[in-house]
Amino acid sequence: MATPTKNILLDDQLCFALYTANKRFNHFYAEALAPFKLTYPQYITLLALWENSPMTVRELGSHVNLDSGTLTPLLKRMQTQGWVERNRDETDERQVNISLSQKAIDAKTDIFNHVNSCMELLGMDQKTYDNARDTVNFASERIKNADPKKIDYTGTEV
Amino acid sequence: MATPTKNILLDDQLCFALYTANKRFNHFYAEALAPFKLTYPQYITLLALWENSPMTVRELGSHVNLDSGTLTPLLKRMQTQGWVERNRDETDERQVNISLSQKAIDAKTDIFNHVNSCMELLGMDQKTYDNARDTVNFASERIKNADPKKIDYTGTEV
DNA sequence: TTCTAGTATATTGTACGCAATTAATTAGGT
DNA sequence: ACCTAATTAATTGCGTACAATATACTAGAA
Repeated sequence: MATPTKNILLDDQLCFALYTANKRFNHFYAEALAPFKLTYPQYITLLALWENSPMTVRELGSHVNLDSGTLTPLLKRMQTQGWVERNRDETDERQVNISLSQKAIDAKTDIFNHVNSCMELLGMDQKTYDNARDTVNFASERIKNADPKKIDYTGTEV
Repeated sequence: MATPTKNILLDDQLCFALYTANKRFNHFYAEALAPFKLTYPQYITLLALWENSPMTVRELGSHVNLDSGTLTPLLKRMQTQGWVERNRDETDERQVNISLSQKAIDAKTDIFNHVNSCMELLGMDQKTYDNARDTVNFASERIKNADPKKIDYTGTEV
């Protein structure tokens, strides 16, 4: 006899909690970054570059977990707005080096100060914040290592 | 004397943890839902409808946190693929009632069983899973209630 | 009833996100 | 040097997301 089907309720799902929280953070950062005309993916791109510049598109992508299909147009927009520079590597012309512009270097302190001020609105102390991040990262690792292709579907074809 | 600028490191950020975990879940569900040719937003739309059908676009949107700009084309695709039906309300023609098709009603058990099987790959016991979801939802509430527009930017204009 | 304010959905425009493909370049073996 | 495989970006196509606007319809006041 088959196992009874376990019900799935939207509001009980971890995926939906993450999906919703991520969208809310997007909205939060859209407002926090509005003075700088930066989107959230552009902001994390700058965070990565402030830690290490220049980087190739590939290296940058490995830090922010985005591929060239997303990064190429994103970086072109950031170049247009003066945040980054894009240059073909002279020794290996397959690669494109992405570097911070002077504007991005100069704006770093202002952006950090403003974002940090906005973060205080969350009203989460450091311990709560760190615990939340670590919990999410723990789940994130589990999700990354799970491969549903291993489960073969035995039901009716749709 | 001004407060020294607090550094912001990408991998320390809760937003980036959520952003990355959400993308990984998207990939996870893309594979888990592949036998049904459903995307993740389409899946949560079905979850909402399995709990309550029919609903107007507005009601549905309040459950999944999406507006008509996203839902209208998404629901049209789902209608094309036979998951839902869209009907103008007869008493109030501004509203469109979204209801489950027979295909969606019939597929529910197969989808639940398959998704539940995939979820076991995460290797998270119920307590760990519930704790992670509650932690994310706690942060999510804080993010929702924070309004960065309240913080006026005092730095240099970009 | 007629005008007006409000409501519900659809549309438009911009920006991701990613799978799949293409194009250019490089490196490695013969 | 020459051919092939591998590597790196860019491009294409599709599906979200969402702000802003447009359109259609309803309800309420005068």
